[in-house]
Amino acid sequence: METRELRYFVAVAEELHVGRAAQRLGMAQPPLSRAIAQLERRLGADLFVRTPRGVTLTDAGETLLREGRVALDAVEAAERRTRRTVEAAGRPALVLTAKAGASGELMAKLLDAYAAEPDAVDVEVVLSPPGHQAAMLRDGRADVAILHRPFDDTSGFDVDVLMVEEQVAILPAGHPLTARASMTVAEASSIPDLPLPRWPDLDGSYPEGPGPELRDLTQVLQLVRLGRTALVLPESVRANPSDGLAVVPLTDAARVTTVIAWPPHCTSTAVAGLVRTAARL
Amino acid sequence: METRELRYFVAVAEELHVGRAAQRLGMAQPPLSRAIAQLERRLGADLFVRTPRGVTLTDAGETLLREGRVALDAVEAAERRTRRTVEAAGRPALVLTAKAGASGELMAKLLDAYAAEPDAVDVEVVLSPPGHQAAMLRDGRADVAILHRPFDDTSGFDVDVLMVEEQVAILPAGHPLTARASMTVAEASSIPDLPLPRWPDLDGSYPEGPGPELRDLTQVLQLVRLGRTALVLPESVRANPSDGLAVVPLTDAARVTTVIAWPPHCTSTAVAGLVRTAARL
DNA sequence: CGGGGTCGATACCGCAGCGGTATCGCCCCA
DNA sequence: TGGGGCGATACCGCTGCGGTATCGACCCCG
Repeated sequence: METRELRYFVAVAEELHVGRAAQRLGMAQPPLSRAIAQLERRLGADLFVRTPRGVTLTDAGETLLREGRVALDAVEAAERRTRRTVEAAGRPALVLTAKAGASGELMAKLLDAYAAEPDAVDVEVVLSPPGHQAAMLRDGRADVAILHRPFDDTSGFDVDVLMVEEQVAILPAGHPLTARASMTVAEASSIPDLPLPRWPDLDGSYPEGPGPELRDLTQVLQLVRLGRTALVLPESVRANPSDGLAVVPLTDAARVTTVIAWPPHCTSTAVAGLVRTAARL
Repeated sequence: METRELRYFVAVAEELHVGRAAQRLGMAQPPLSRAIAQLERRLGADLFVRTPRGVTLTDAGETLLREGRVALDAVEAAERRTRRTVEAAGRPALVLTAKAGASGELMAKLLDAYAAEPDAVDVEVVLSPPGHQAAMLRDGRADVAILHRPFDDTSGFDVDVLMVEEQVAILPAGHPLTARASMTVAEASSIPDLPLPRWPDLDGSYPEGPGPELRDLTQVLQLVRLGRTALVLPESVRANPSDGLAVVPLTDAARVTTVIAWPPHCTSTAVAGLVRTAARL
């Protein structure tokens, strides 16, 4: 199977519409139809059921979509890392990615400590939307990532645990519930007039709901001060300016584990050095 | 990058000789030369240095070889698993792979217990040479594997620990050292006239040395009985017939962890069921 | 119940690019 | 200094990719 065929298939499988997929691929619809039919013939499997309003995935198609995305990421990673090997000749650099606005204090400590190492290399930090870190590791845009379990899926990567912490509720100072010594997640999620904010999905869109759309942590903390929303976050959020905010411990929230993750079988000495530094924090 | 280019590159990188690689690929040498040159141009990186006696890998080439193998495995896995999805329609089956001759007792218990589950599917067991299990998982020939740390590299897979055990030395009954209550790995490796057997490398060849070439556990145990070799193995080897054998605990050997491993992000309910059964053993 | 709109599939065509053969240029060694 | 082994280059034929035009199936709607 060629990556071209796989890219075509993934486009159609994501659009569920041959014409739109062709448009997205910058080609005409008929060659795409033919390529898909040829792929199905070669695999000996129907990948789509053709409907009058588009196409639908078969079981085999679902499998190929899931596995094919991984394969395409792997090919892209191979290409990207090869390019970087030559670009970086003599001046190696490391790309670290993390969720924007998370673990800021930890990251600062890590980068400081690593920079002090004798064999440290330049580290480029890429802050990206929640959920994108794993994809960046998989397709080679990043060499190391800071992830947070159970929110991020770390399967398929090598990891070291950096920190385990409880979650807390963040309320406007002076709110009646502030008097509570602790509360449950269910209570924090259903405070009258304080809907939890909505997090973006992987594609950047927001689910329906009453809460504000969360983009930037400082802005949302401001919303909390204004009494417009409440938050459930790892306790390290206290490192942010806390005037006007009240923190209430949660009794039943999942513990958040901050990990440093890197691609399996990684042989980069730079990655190893950064991970070693992180483990010593 | 197309998988065809990647296959060409890997062939040349493994042979370090364009002509031989072309032969292996079933094509003439000139198109292969050109394809490699074109790949280098597109990547903007020299992958090989041409020498009068063949070619050598550059740093970029090393990177692409390492990453490219993974990518090719991923593509092959996608293809193979898609084919299996349709073949197995209605009668799903699971392929489990393990080192030949290892963990026999555990495997028997696992397969029995799983077969008794209400939603069990057919399990095909593929016994393959040591070190091949991970590759079979990566390229889709198997869905689940039994691996042994620290011998096998489990990075890149999801795993559950099944068993942790000590290693022991196996000597011919009546050997003077049998009287010892325990010994070290160094001692077991240097017994006069009892060289440890040689294990095959990943490509099936054997390293140089005095010990016998190890192929089959029962045969090697027979060699121990005959006073021709000694062994260092996990203690579960005691499940084999032990007449004529003496077991001496080792004080400093690494603990062996038996794990069940499966590809990351696996959604197969059959795999999940087998793993759940294994965890309950 | 028929016409227009929206799909994917088919027919056909031109050309890029792949793989083939022949040959070159280079280096090492007898 | 010539011969052998290596990869690179030159050139050629044909496969197969992507393009346009068109078809056939289906659905909605008046």
